Amino acid sequence: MTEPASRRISSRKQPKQARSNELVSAILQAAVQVLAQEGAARFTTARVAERAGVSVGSLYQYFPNKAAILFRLQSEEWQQTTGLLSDMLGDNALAPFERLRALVRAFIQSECDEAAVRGALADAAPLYRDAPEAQAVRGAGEPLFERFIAEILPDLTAADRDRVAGMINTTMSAIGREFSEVPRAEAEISAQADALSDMVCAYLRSLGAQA
Amino acid sequence: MTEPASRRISSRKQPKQARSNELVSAILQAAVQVLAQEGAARFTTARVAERAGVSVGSLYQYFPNKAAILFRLQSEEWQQTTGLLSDMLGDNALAPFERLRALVRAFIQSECDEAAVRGALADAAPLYRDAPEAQAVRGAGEPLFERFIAEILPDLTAADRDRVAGMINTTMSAIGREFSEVPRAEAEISAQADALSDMVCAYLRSLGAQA
DNA sequence: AGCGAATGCGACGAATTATTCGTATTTTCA
DNA sequence: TGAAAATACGAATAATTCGTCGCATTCGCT
Repeated sequence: MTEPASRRISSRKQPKQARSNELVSAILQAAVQVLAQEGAARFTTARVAERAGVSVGSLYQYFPNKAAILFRLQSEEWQQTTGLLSDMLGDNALAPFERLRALVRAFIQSECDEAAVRGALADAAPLYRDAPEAQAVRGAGEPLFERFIAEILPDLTAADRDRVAGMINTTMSAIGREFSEVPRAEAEISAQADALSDMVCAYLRSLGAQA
Repeated sequence: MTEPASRRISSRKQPKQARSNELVSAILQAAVQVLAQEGAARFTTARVAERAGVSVGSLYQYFPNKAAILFRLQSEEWQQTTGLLSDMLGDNALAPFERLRALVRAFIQSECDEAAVRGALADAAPLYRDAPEAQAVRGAGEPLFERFIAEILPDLTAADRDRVAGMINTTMSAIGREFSEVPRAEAEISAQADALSDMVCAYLRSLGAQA
């Protein structure tokens, strides 16, 4: 695994014609397949290009380097996850703690469903993690949890709220990664998801009782 | 990052003379340095050998492949951590929940102190994770938590105890990895460690109240 | 001292890799 | 229609990598 020549990750040129847009999607789609089926170690630009039915040269026209492809995938995965969190926390049809339970379940389930891709993406993380663009992405699910906490524990100080939201966010993402890397049986996934929401709920309740 | 030629990880030959024992320690010591200073991507057998003041050939006399070195380091790190857990959970001088708090603090602190090595080791995980020997290591801190839970929550069924211990073990190790990969300020480390132990304690207390 | 085994050496082979660049093809649009 | 711009191509390049092999040196022991 040679080091990428450039540290940049933003796209090299904007696709202007329809065919180039298709090319870019073909590459991304192929990248997901390669990642899921071959794993991070065998994720090479050549293989992605081949799978996409495209030449390496074309690939490099829209992605400055290998890391850029991975980063793009990671961004999309993450955007999707954030959307999920946001939807579930905002669903006022359910009581707050029920929302949280549902969220934990859905989150864990989604991590497990796409374990192959997410796990491989995590394995490849060293390649894109240090890019400046990647810094912005990290820990941005936190505001969502902060709002939720503000709703159910209005008496908490802002500092405490930050701390608690940070803890929950860290816990969720760390455990999510764990689940996407180490495969588990369906029953265990379910049991652990329940346990996780028990734990988080107990934490929040204890803060409420304390106040 | 090419695939290792052989999947085996156990040591190739046992050192019989004193000098070869020194050689092996020199290699391991050098491996830690390379990992910490250069990172997982630049961890190569040649670099380790050079740093150890030893030739590649000698290295390959005692380690069947690169993964074996990493696995060995991982085993030692892990053994050390397990020892830490065991010591703190068994320290009867403190009340149970105080022990747990101390444990969490110490654990997080130790992960952060050696963040460079542990983070790089985690980055290199794909290289040794799939080896059969590595399977045995995983999730072996769980019995410790189980015993602890049996002590403080004797009324819990065995199945529940397993589930809870599994959750705590998963949480701790997942968050530990998170902390060794993403650097944090000392103040934040401390705050998060407190938050983590609050959460775990709240979880256990809620189980006690329920029974 | 002297012998066999253990150990240490480092150049070398074979394989992969990311990325470039000159050329060919297709699309756009005047 | 025809030329210019956009897009696609893929062989060639340059850099790394792991792991082996044959040979030199040292150790343990009689």
